[in-house]
Amino acid sequence: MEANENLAFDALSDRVRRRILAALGEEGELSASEIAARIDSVGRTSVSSHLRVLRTSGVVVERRSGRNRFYSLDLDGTVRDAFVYLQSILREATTSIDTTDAPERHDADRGDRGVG
Amino acid sequence: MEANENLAFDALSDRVRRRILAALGEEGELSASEIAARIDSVGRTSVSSHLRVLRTSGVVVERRSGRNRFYSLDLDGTVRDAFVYLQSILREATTSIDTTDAPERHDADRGDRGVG
DNA sequence: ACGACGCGTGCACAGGTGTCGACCCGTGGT
DNA sequence: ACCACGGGTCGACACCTGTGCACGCGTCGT
Repeated sequence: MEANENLAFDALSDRVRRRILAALGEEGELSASEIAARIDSVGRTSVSSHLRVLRTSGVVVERRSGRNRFYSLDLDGTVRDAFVYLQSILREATTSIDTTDAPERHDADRGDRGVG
Repeated sequence: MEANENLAFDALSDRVRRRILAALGEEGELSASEIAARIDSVGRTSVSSHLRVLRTSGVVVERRSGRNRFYSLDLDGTVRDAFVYLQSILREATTSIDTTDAPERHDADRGDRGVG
């Protein structure tokens, strides 16, 4: 255990970075300033820092063209790792509860959840 | 967007919480002290705090039995939400690069990655 | 070559959060 | 009833991290 998926979870645990990811998912590729323009809640500096995190954690890739830097999702990056990781623990847990006395359930006392 | 999957990402962005999740995945169900015993890097208080996060974020569920509290993965919780979320952005990005001038690529300059 | 522009970075600061020790509540045993 | 034990919670503290500002470096236009 302890592979690359943790990098993705750490990267995706931030609100701004998730918005960047969403924008990249829609457009496919965006320059740093274009991304910063979309995220109006924070400044350009902060976005740049987030892009660094996303890059070093293997979530996005950078393509330089002139004085622009275009970012896009890394399909073979840690996002995929995180995906298969979740898939595994979901499957693992399914087999576990099958061999355990855990009672079946569908809802719990999670406090303030909901789509918001 | 901005649904429940972010709760899972936030929960899974922590090292200790991932270890708890792994233990739960293996055993299916564990009491709080059993979990604390497995995570020897931190104390019981800290584990309890993490369990609270995992509970309130809809990752695990609690079952009380006597003076014990048994925890197990919530299969219908936010972990599943995060799973489908990653699935969607992965698919979304795939269609995007198909309709964009993004050049194909398979590796990048991610700094210090590797299985660790 | 010089200025405008894109954009990453170092620094300082503030808010978030993990950790621990002490405490409290509830349950089970005797 | 009393005590031992499981385990969550509060307060305090240290650290991590997100944010903005000023700045530096490289690139394009003239």
